[in-house]
Amino acid sequence: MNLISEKTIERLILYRGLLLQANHENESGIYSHQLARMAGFTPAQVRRDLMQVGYTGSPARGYDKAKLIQSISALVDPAEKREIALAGIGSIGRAILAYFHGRSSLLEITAAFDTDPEKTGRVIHGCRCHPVDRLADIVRERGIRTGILCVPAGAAQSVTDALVEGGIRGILNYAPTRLIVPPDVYVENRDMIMAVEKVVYFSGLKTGQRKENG
Amino acid sequence: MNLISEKTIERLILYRGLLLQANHENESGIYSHQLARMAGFTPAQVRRDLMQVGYTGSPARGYDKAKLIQSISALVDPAEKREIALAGIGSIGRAILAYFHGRSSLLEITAAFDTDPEKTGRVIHGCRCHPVDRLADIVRERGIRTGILCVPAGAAQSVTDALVEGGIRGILNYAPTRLIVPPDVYVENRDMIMAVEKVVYFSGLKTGQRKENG
DNA sequence: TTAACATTGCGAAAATTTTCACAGCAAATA
DNA sequence: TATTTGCTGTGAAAATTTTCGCAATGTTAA
Repeated sequence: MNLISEKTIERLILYRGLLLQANHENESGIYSHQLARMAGFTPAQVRRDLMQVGYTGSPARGYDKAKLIQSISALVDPAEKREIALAGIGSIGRAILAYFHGRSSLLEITAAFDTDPEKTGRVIHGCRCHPVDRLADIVRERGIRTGILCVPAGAAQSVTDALVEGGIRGILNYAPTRLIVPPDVYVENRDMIMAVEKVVYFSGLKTGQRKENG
Repeated sequence: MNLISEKTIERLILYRGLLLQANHENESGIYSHQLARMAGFTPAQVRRDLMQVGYTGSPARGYDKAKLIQSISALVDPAEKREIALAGIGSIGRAILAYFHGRSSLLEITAAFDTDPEKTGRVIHGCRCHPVDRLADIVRERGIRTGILCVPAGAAQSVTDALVEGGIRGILNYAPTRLIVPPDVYVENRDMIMAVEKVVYFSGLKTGQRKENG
């Protein structure tokens, strides 16, 4: 199987989310044009993406929602339960802990880290908090592959280094800085300030339709 | 001038951020390859992007940092101060208010909205909070063009409708739902769950370099 | 049975984005 | 002054992504 592009993976994850939301509807099947309308893409785009997952629909009944969800999950989800580490228990960190708590059976944020002794030792939204200096060790011990970074800009690189030292493979970065990581560590940047600036820019234009998602 | 693509705008905003961070260094100039290394792109990409802003560097001294910041800002920033509305004063909403407070002179979140009477009437991180049923009116009165949506999924569409009714032109959407908006309203989706799922997927691959930013 | 219909899967075309490659240039050096 | 150096700006090529167009297909209706 050919490598699936980053953009396609993103859209597949979106389709799955939309399908899960729409799953309570009475119909068991869904057509590419329906999914396309929900997602904001073209039907051709949807069919092209779904080609990649290997599940094939029927011209008469479209795609079976449940099976499609299954097929996308088989492609996109890890084989086993995955623990996630979160660094920086400020307002964003807490927000993500709250969002995630109990939502997924496959993904769980099981270790949070902060410098503040007020926070370490406690359990916040079901997640135990540790001091940052134990980060690398805990990540390594538990084989954690994914980290979420919510520390202030000044601390971002040193905490990243600790994550990398612990053997992390991917980082979701909410800190307003670019991280320096080895080339085989994946980084997804989600700077909120930059996001606002971008939306402000497009708020000032006549034309404003989007093509991507995030 | 040709329309500049969404991706290029994103990168330009990133370059500006990097330049602002690196501005205290002694050198006044910067070369495309330096900026490229900071951003994680190729030098050719950087030069191609900078072409679009109309500021031209010198082969000998590269780009003058201060002038480049100015030029990007001229392209990307609004002509006048812009007010921003924020809906949903939960943990994400608060995090964004905290992040933004006092950071920018051009962009300011001046009105926040929530259903909870505990919050409305108060001032949080310098921003006054109002009940959501006043949203459309306040947005219209003040000519607010940009909104940040941090409400739970269930409320997202109705609050969006109120924003649109008030004349909003762009929405930064942190709610885990797709919004239905008129075609001339720009929406940038930032679903945190989907972001985590994406990073988890790429944490499981051998190869993991990124090409985009966010 | 047969015809009409709306959809999928996908090869191929089109559009977009990125990279290459090099002329032209200003500074540094000999 | 002449030469070398390493950069920018950009046309053109390459790569990637999206869209088109249509044969194949299962369903419904006559």
